[in-house]
Amino acid sequence: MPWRETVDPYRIWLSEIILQQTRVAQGLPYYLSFVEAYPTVFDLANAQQEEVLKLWQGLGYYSRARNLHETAQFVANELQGVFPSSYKELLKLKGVGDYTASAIASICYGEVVPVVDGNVYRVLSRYFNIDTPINSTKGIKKFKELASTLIDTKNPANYNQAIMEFGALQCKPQSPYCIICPLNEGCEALKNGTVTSLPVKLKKVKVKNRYFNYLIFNIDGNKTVIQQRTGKGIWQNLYEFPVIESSAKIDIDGITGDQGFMDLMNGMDYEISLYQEEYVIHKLSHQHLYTRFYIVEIQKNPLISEEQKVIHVSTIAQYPVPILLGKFIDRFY
DNA sequence: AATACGGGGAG
DNA sequence: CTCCCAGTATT
Repeated sequence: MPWRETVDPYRIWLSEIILQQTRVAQGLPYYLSFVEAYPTVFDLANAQQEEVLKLWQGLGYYSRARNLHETAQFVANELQGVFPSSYKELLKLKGVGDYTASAIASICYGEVVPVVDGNVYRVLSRYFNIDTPINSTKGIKKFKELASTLIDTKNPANYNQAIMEFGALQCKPQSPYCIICPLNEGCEALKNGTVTSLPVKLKKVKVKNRYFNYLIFNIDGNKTVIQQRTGKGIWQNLYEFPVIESSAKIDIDGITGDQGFMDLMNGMDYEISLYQEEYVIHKLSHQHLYTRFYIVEIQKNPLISEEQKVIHVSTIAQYPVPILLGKFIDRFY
């Protein structure tokens, strides 16, 4: 991995943010494009947030990108481009939690602080046969303390990366091949037959259904309308087409009768058609989005609100959008 | 202590 | 389908 070839705090920080809740295979190309686009923390700090979000597009958990940018500006402008040099100080950076602060401090500065990520939880819960839920307050404290007693004080960087890689490759979630495991003699879970039931995690989230009806305006054949998502919720600061969210499935009548739609049309002539009968079901970890697209043909600009804008379709690719819309745009334009 | 926050890959 | 990923911030 390229981030194993450096101890530059900027690059280690960048890689760790990208890899939060993200598989190495998925994050690697993003890391490479970020390093190329922003070789230093100053380059990242000087970028527009929209450009950063565009590079982040498709990686998910977009607050990471917003915090990444904000922290880059903080380090560049307030700290003269020099990252904090201890676990305690790193922890104060936005987007840097216990895991990331430990990773940077150990890898870059040799500080003796253990990382406890999903891999470490799995390895430790199995080796010591601990069934305390890893996402409970007690579990988080217990595993961090246990990890502190195990870390190699002579080479914390190597130890931390080694135990994570051991968890990813050998002590993996499903079907770990315990028969060839170098640690099988001391593994308490193997001894007790609890390997497959560990680690224990508290209840999973319940999924909510939402219905998104996107309006794809076709103005003069070469323009459309987009808007930036603001406020709370998913996809903050990303762009999207005007959308009518409904509490259940609706069709053309539901769209044309919608107040927001009528405000937008402002009495002008239009032709509306359903792009595709079948709903595109976009699954997030905590929401299932049932989406449909309506094509709205008009000859002049609709009455757009403050946060909406009319753009030429040729420029649509420069806007950061959720992957759901990125796929639609690729098909449609 | 719970919940929100993405998208994808593996089985 | 389910699980979970080199987690963090907010409520």
